[in-house]
Amino acid sequence: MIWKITSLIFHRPKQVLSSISNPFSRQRILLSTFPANSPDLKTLCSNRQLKEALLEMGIQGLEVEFQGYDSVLTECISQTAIREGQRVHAHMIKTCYEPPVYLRTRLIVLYNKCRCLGDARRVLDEMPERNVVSWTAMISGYSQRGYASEALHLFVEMLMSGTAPNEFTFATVLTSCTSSSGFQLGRQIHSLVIKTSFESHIFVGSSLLDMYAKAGKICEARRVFDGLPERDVVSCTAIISGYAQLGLDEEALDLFRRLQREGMRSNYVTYASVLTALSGLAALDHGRQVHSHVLRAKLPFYVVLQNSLIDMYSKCGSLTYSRRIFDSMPERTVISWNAMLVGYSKHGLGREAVELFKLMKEENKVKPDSVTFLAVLSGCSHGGMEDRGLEIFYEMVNQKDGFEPEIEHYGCVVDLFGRAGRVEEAFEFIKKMPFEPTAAIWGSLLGACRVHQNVHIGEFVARRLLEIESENAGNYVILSNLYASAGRWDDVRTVRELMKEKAVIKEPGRSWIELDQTLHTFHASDRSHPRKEEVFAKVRELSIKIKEAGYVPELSCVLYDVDDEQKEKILQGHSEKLALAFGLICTPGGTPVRIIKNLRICVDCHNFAKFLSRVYGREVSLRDKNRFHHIVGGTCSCGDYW
DNA sequence: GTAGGGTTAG
Repeated sequence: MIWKITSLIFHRPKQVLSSISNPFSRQRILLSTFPANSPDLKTLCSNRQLKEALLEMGIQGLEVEFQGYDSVLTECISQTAIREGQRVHAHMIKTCYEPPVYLRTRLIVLYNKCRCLGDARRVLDEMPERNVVSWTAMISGYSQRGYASEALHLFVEMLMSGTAPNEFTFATVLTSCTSSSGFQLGRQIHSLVIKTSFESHIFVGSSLLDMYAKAGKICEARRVFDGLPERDVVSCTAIISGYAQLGLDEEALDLFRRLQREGMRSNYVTYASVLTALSGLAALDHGRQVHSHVLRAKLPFYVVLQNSLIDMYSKCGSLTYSRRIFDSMPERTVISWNAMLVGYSKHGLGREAVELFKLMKEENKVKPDSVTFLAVLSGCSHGGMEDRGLEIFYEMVNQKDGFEPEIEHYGCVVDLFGRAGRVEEAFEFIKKMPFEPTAAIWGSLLGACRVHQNVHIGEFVARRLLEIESENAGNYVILSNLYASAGRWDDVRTVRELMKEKAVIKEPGRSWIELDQTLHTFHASDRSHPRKEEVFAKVRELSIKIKEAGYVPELSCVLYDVDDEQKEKILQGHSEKLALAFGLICTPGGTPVRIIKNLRICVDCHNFAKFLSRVYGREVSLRDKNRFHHIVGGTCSCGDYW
């Protein structure tokens, strides 16, 4: 039978093919007679008569049909038209004997784009043969949707099948190596990259350096970056954001400026990354400069960029600007809301946070997530709205918003009780939690015990805390403060001894102030600043002056075994006092002073700033690790609880 | 036909 058709088509192609009106039936007959790429088919297509016959009918053989599928699928991909794509897929199965690899790959791309990863994978699994493009398309699908381990497994499978990865494969698979488990494989992939000489390929290199940066290996990342023979926006942005994401804000800013001088072009991603660094530094002048740059560049609206502007202004202390940007946005993501809520929370504006949260729920366009609740709850805590905070938490527990509280949310509740002086309730709450309390939760309760002078619970909590987190110097400081406030000096001494034995000071304290776009950084007892003598003299002067108004140095903040005079000297060398004094020296009277500290502010420095604001009539805005302290006329917006 | 960087919290 087959040879008869073959023979007929071969000898009388016009008659045979024109007698079949349906083009798909024509193709089916052709294909069932001659499987694609078979030598017979090639012979057939070299038949002049047949070619003419096909051309007359507007069909140039199989490729015409395939090209039809190809263009329809391309259209489906660009429009994310899944329904139409599925229809074409079904049609193709019915009519094509053996769709070529590139058509099946199009299907994989289409299904991935439409988030139908299972369908895409099925297409790949059913392929009689695969090439590097089809493998890479599927790996990319997994990577882009966050299925890192699936992406990595498939990559390994690809290697085992004997298919060699290309630059596309490396660039995509390395983005899945950012988890700690993936990083091990990432290093191995790096050696493959070197073997195939792709390390200096700009896409592969960017992906590689990003992997190292996200693993905290910034030096490795920088090495890859420096080895790139050419740079573009993406590779530059990757290294800048690498620094910024690790909190190396100054390095990020310096590199950004250097690359800019060297002619780097920036886009909205670059700006968003730089703004992250500027938020960390609270460098308002720089931030404003970037903002005006963005405005002048007349970029289209990018949610991500606006979100980082909201964050930058709020972390630089200008909440009004944050809100202005927030209000002007034509569309918002959950991050826009969160950034604004976090801003209110860090500034202690509980009422504003709760109002905004209400608005978010009324608008009902964006679903609150874990961060939203953290921001609202800690906003209530910092803003003195304990009851409202508890209400929101219990609404969460009752699943009113479709979101179950996680351990961090329980931590916020401990904070809420603690702040309200309900230390016993906080303690009971921890005991009944469905989670094992973390060091952060015990730490929060210990802080409450110090402020509300509950030595009884405080001792218990501290003992637990020193068991699970014996190396954290902060815990010893709080416990010692607690004992000191109860006048238990022997215990203060014991804690000090214990601390000497076990505690590690992880991060040295430092404070900084921005004056005319320059950041001035001070470390404790800093002797390196060019104007150190002047600064130290100013601290002594301020100290004498505010003592007249009632300031008493909080010597229990010093855990060194030295005499009181020495202790006072150590206190005077705290970095936030140096930065504050420098601010007073450099700015005219009445100007508000903005200080940033990398750790929590200490009790003595907090007191110092309060007295100073009253005696000198200076507004002090101090951002510490946890929140803003707006200190005016002797009182602080934190209500002395932080 | 397949590819790299980004925003909140911790």
